[in-house]
Amino acid sequence: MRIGELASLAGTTTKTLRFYEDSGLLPPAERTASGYRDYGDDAIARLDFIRRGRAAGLTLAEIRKVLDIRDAGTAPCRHVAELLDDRLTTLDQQIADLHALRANVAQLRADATHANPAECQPEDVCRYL
Amino acid sequence: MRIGELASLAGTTTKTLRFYEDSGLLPPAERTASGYRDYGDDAIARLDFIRRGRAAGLTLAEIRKVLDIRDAGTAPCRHVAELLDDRLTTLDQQIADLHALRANVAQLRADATHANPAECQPEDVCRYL
DNA sequence: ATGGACGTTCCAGCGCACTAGAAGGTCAAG
DNA sequence: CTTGACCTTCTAGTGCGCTGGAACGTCCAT
Repeated sequence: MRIGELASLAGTTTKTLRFYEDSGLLPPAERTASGYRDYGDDAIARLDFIRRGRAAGLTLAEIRKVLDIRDAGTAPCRHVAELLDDRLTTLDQQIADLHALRANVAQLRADATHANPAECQPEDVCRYL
Repeated sequence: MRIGELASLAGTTTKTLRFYEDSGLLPPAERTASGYRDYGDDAIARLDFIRRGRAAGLTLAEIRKVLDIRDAGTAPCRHVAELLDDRLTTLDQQIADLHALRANVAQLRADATHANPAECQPEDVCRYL
């Protein structure tokens, strides 16, 4: 399949696919005789993997690390486990940070609710943010 | 007070203060005879406001909107409440996404522990993200 | 009068994840 | 044979929130 078809199947753009290839997230695609990129069905799964990673807030660099290990083809379980342990630690920290942030924002929001809008003066803005 | 003093009081840098002025977050400062910026105490409160907004995940553009409304002499209570509501929604989604990701990674980690090394395929990584 | 800490402007760049546009090649349908 | 959709490479720009550096001015103590 050519780049445009893959892009629409994966819900992205041809620009992004070439960018991913340049960034090492996608392996250099096979080429047709005329130089067009020619993808197999596995590309869709790989892009889904990238999309889910992005949706969960991973950077392209992080996603690439995981893919590189998989692509190495010789990745022993132990190395994968180490990577995943690191990932879990980071994830737990991120989750804790987000929870703390949510609590702060919720408190701010509650303060804004309790202020009487009729009495709200421009200067008051500092009270609840 | 001069820019360096304000910066250290507000816990930021002179670079950032000039950047904020250029960005319209701080009004152009008064100047001394020699051209130095000269700030009043109100600048500290304004920078605290910006800092709290940033800590809540608001962009400088969003914070600027609030400040513009306040500077125009209108109370931005309602606008701030809306901003915070949007922020809470985004935050909840991010937290849910991260929790789901964590569960997936933890499952993969458990599988990596229990898997027979001979059966540990690199491709397995993509099942869990 | 000199040194050093502070201030000024302006221009440039970073890291991230794309995104835009120019200039050209390929291919199937009409 | 031409049109138009699609593809190629390349360079460069976007938006965010700063950050760095050059080149120069000001102020105060010694």
